Order: sequence, then structure tokens, then C-alpha cells
Amino acid sequence: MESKRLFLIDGMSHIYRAYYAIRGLSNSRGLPTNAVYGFTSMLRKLIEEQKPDYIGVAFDLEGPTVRHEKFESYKATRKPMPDDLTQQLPYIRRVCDVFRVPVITYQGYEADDIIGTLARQAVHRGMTVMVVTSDKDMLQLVSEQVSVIDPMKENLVYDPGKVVEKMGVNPEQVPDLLGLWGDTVDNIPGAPGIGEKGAKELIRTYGTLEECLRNWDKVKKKTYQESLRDSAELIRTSRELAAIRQDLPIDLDPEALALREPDRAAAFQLFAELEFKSLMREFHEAPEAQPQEAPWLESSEAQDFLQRLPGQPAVYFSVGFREAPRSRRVACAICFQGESGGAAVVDLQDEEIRRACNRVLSNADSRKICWDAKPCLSALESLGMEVRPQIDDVMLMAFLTAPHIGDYSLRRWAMDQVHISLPDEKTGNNLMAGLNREAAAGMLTRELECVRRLEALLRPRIDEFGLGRVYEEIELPLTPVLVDMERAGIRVDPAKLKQLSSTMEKQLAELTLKIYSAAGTEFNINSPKQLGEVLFEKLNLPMLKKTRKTGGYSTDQAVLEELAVSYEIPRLILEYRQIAKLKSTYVDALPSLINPETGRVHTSFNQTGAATGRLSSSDPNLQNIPVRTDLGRLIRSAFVPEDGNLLLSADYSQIELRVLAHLSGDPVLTEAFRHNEDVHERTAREVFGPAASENRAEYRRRAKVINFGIVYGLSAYGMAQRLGIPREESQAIIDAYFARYKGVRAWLDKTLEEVRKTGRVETLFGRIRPIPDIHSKDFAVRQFAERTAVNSPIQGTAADLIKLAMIRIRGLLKERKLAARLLLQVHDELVLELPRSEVEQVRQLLKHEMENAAELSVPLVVDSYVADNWMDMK
DNA sequence: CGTCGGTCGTAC
DNA sequence: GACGTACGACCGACGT
Repeated sequence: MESKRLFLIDGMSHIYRAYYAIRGLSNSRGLPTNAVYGFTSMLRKLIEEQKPDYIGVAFDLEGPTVRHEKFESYKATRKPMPDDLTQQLPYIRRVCDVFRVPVITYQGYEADDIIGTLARQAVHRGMTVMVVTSDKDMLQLVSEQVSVIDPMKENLVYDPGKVVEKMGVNPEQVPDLLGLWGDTVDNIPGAPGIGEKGAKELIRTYGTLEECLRNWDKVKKKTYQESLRDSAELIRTSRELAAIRQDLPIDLDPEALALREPDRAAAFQLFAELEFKSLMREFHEAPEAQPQEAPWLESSEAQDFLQRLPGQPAVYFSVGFREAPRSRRVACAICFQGESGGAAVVDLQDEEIRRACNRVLSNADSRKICWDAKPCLSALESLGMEVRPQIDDVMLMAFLTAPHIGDYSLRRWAMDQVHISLPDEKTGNNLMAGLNREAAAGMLTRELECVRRLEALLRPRIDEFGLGRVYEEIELPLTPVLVDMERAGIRVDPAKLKQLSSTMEKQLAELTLKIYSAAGTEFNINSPKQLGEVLFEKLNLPMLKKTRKTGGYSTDQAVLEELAVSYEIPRLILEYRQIAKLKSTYVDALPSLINPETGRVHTSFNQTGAATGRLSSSDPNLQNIPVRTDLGRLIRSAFVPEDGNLLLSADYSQIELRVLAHLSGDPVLTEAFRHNEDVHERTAREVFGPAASENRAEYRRRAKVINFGIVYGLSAYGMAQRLGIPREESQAIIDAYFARYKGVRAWLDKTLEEVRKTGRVETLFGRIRPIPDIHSKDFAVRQFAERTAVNSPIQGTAADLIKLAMIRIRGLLKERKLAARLLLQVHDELVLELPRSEVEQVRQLLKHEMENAAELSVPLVVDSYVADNWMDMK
């Protein structure tokens, strides 16, 4: 029998935290509600996630305390409680009442002392105590039976080990430590001249404060000696102030502290008054609507339960993860529920249970449904399990139906759509890692309930919005492809990066000296603010541009390039910037991301990262490794295949313009691609006429800018900036473009007309993107919406095409038992690793699948390259 | 001391 | 304000 858990909440610490953490919240009658809201969220979350057996909140009372008598300046510098917080105190009291959480106070003593006293008594009765606070003083209460939990730090739990880790001393030594160190928050003075470092060292050396004072003459540092000798009384008083009392004349009454159900009606009433809408919704529901907590099943019970699942047409599941070293996530528990019948949680650390789970997951006749399948699939496969066919992923349904939202955490969707609150990720991990199996099961059950309800909500929308094809044929089958790519990773040569890093360091040091000498002053070159002051105030260079939001001096590349025509320093800064950027973002960041077991970096591809349907990549982002400058490209030479293998890269040529040709049916663009012309050359001829052939390179460059601009929804201003020409001139060029490319103009008009009517745009395959700002009254916002509207179908269709190709390529490589593996996708490029012997076959396969991903009105063209590093592939 | 917005710069 | 989609480093303000 686990011992009962008593949660003692430090109320004062929380209302102050909430008050400062949330700004400007009030109801329509002007009542400030920030602290009430923060406190309520904390309390509700704590009860839900931790499921205490007993609970109480301690508050200070107005008026002096024994500490003030002991030491008159105690808390003297602390400002009185702000008015707009005082106003909220009665409501905080009412919140405790409606949650039926007892409030405990004691005249003359602080919340700390109440908690200390009750904790001690609870331990005597065999309870486990959790002290809920963000105050480091309270760490002195920690023992085998008492933990401190900090809800502001994702429910970080301090046990004696964690206290030593944070404070450098044992819990019982904390008052001694603070006697020396002091505490500015509580105005405990501590020893003059002794700070955190000194205090920790002294206590570690002598064990107690009294021993430190007795041995003052043996202390090495002179200032410490003097402080200990001369300020003994001050130090002893400080210690006394820091020590939490555990002997107040109060009696713990467990029955009064037993957790009770909230008074839902009163809670609804109160939250209505405070205008907390999401809480109103939550407390409006009948309590039965909250899911029943699933039981943990062991051995034979688990087997019985799992045996019945494969017969179900749909099986919902939610995986509990444990964080393993190198940010690996290990699946340690799984909660299942069939279409009918209750949920249960089983332990994946048990071999027999894993086998039974595998029978459920690999039964291709039933659908498996979860939220965010990629990490589940990855972790389950690592445990030797197989999931067939693919997993239905409700997160992808959410993404496809609302790709502009940007947050696809189950927590967010559960809260907004079905009004169930879930722990944040950190808390969830702690729950899974902790010893409280009931709380962990509770979380998984709630997650599962959210998945079920969200599926019921979102699957009909998939059909309603015509997203069935994109879901079934693109996003769903893409997930296992990404799992494989992430697991494969790409080899990175750390020696090469190290060498590059030291070269760059030397170059930076030289440039720094040159810049300082040219500027006549030393400053932080990395700081745009300081740089602006040096350039435009000290050196009086002409200011060309201000920054958009703060009105500071702009020092961006365009400005510096312009200034570099006439001055030396901007040129040096540009060079410095380039090297510093490459060094910090790539060269120095990559080695730490190499997995020592594989020698490779394993990026994470985010399937919901971009509203257009593109993938994004992070940790590290391998989709923005430099390629345009020689120095930047060197970084790519550190990306290499295993010995005996090669890298193969295949990229689409002009995919977005080809997509535009298809979508618009523009005859000139179509003809250019059908004849496999250089599309920028063609645009130059169309727009600039005979002049284009006189200075081909220059007009091709301009045409290229135009073509990019078209895809991104150009404006005359933007193009003028890029081309360095007057705005009227760029407008003339744009007019000339649309005179020749009438089909493109018509498509843009049609797309805008459609978005104004339907509020959304779509790709060739039916992927949608809502454009809510299209009717905005703000001109700038509306223009932005228009550019987004014309760009998204183009970028999104290109994304759909390469995703289709990836799925087929992975299927064919498997089918033909080739060793070649997909490693990376960079929007229009795929990078594979393969044995030399497979190069020709795979090259052909890749080209064929990419070029025939779909039948467009113009051909898709793919170029491919082979090399023994990623730099030399061009 | 940690968070967060601003600026800047890489990729396609 | 001014050309679409991302990720991320660094600085500095802000509140503890």
C-alpha cells in the first residue's frame, strides 16, 4: 500500500508569481483577475495531474509576525502588496472554497511555518508530503518523506538528491546556508561580503553555521574571516529568519484536508463572475463527462484485455514516453481502448505484454488511431514492434483542416475543442517518470479521450473540405517515410568542422581588430544596437533605413552593402557577419548534435511545420545548410556517407514555376517548359524585348528576380528594392511581364477572387489553406494575406509533389530490397545514401518517380548528382 | 537568472 | 508597410 500523499500549497508564493507572470487581465467590470486566474489554473492543474489524497493551502495573515519582532528590518524593503493584487484576495479565497480546498492561516506566523509544522505532523502519521512552492527557502523541509514541487518549473520535484544538486548542501543545512548567503527576496541580510559561492563552500567545509563561526580564524579568505568574526549576531539572526518553524501549536486534521470534489455549481458561478470562459465551460459540463481513469493491468488481466482488441474495427491508443539520454524518447506504457468498451494501461517494459501489444498493432484489419503518430511509431519500432497498416493520425487531421493555426499539440486542441485540460509536455514526462502510476494512467486516459473526441470532430471535416485524398494518399503514408529518414540520420565529420571552426575563429579575431581600429572604439559587433550607434552616431555614416518595429538604426545586409560602396568599415562588418553567422549557427552547433552511438545527426522533420504543406526540419535544421557562398558551402563538405557508400542528390528544376505554368495554363510559360528552355532567359526576352540579347547576363538576372517575385506575390516596391531601380521602373517591368504572361495575370486574379469568396485557397491535390485576413480593414494586413493566397497553392502543390515521390521511392527501394536510404528532403531536393553498386539503378528510379509524381501540363525535370560529400554535388 | 521580442541571416 | 515558407543565434529589456 502506497502511503497517502498530502499536498501543502504555499499560497503566497503562487499569487505573487501569478500576479507578475500574467499582465493586464481583468473582467469587463474592470476587476483585475490576473492573480486569481493564475492561482486557479495552478490549483486545478495540480489537482488533476497529481491527484492528491490530502490538500491544503497556507496563506499569511496581515500584520506583524514573530520574524518582525526578532529582526526589525525584516521584509522592510519589500513594497506593500499592490492594490490590484489586494483586490483579488477575496476571490482567491473563494476559488479555494469552490474547489473545497481548506485554507490554513495562523496569526503571527507565515505560510512557511504552517507548512513546516503540518509537514512534520503528516510525516509522523506515515504520510508522504509534497510542498508546492517556488521558494528556495522551503527546500530545507525536504526529506525522504517530504518533497518540494515547483509548479512554475514544469512540476520539478525536489528530493534530497535534487536539493543537493541545486543548493550544494543537504536540506537540513539550508537554513545555515541562507544565514550566510542571505535572501534578497525576504530581506534576510546574511553575512556581509559572503555570497552564494562563499556560503556554499563554508557550509560544505564546516558542516554547520556554528562550526563556521567557531572556526572563523581558519577560513582562508580574509573578507570571510572578518565577516564571520564581526557579524556573528547578524548571521545568527539571519539563520533564525531563514529557519522554518515546525512546532506551531496547530493540529493536523487529516479528515479536514481530504481531497473533495469541487462544488461545480458554485465554481461555475464564480468563474462566470470573473469571466473565465474556458473554466466556465469546463465546470458547466456534468462531471460524468470527464473520463474514467483507466486501470493498469498486469499479466493475465492485461493479456485478456489485449486479446480482445484485435477484433475491434478501430483501436485508439496513447503512448507514455520516458526521456532517455540524447533526447531519445522511450515508450514505457500504452493506453488502449477499442471502439466499444473501456480503456486500460499496460506496461511496455514487460516482454510478454509487448508481444501481446504487437499482436494488436500489427493486425492490419483494424485501424489504429492516435495523436502524433511519428514519435509513437518510432518508439514502438525501437521496441521491436510493428504497426500495420499505417496509423491514423488525428493530429494530421487537425493540421489539414486548419494548417494556419501553427500549434498542433494535443494539449492545445484538447483545451480549445473538447475542453479537457492536459499536462504540458514537461509535466507529462515527469508524470510518466514518477512513481505515481495512477496519475500516469490518468493522464494517458485523458489523452485517449481527447483523441477519440477530436477524431469524431475532425474526421467529418476532412471529408467536408475534400481533404480525403491528401490525408490518405499523402500525409498518412508519409509519416513512416519520415520515421525512417530520422532514424537513418546523416553522417557528419566532426574533425572537418573543428578545423573549419578554428580557421574561422582566427579570421574573426583579425576582423575584430581591424574593425575596432577603424571604428576607433571597441564594441560588440554582434549587437545591431551597438553597431548602429558606432556607425551612425560616432562615425556619422549616412543613415539609410530604420528598423521596422523599434525605429532603431538598421544595419542589415542591404544597408551595409550600400555603405560599403563608399566606406571601409561596412565591408569589414559584412565579412565578420558572414563568418560569425556560419560559425555559430552551423560549424559550432552541429558537433553537439551528432549522436555518439551512430556518428550521425538525426534531424526531426515536422509534418505540421509549414502552413503551405512543406516540411520543416529542426534540431538541427538541415534545410538551411548554406550553399550560396563558397565559405558556406564548405560546411556541406562535412556531411558524408558511410565508408564505401555515396551520397545521391536529386532536385527538381524550377518546380514552382512549372507548377505555376500548370495551374495557370499560361501559354508562354507552358511553351517555355515544354521546349525545355531556360525559363529566365525566356522571361528576359519576353519582358525586355531585343534589349535582352545585348546584355544577356544582366537581363537574365533581372528576369530571375521577376520570376521569384511572381511566385512570392511581388510588389513594385519590393522589386525596385531588389533590383536597385526606381519604383516606377519596376512597375513598368511588372506591367510588361503581365502583358506577355496574360495567363499568369488571369490566374492571380482568379485565385484572389476565389479567396475573397471562399476564404481559402487550395493546391492541385486539394490541400487547403484558410486566409482569414483577406477581408482585413488594415491595408498592410490585407496585402500580406493576398500574397500568401497566391503563394500557397504554388508552394503547396510543389510540396505535395515531392511528398508523393518520397512515398513511392521508399516503397520501391523496400520492394526491390535496395540498400539505398532516403536521408533528407530540402523542399525540392532529396538526398540519399547508397552503396556505389546501386548508383545507376537508384538514380534512374529516383528521377522517374520524381518526374512522374503527377501528370502536369508541363514536364517535371529532375537533375541528380553523386559525390562523397554534400558539397560536391553540383 | 530566465523569458521573450527584435533583428538578422541561412535555406528553398 | 513594402516578396512567400521555415529555424535559430544573439542581444537586450524586463521582471524576479
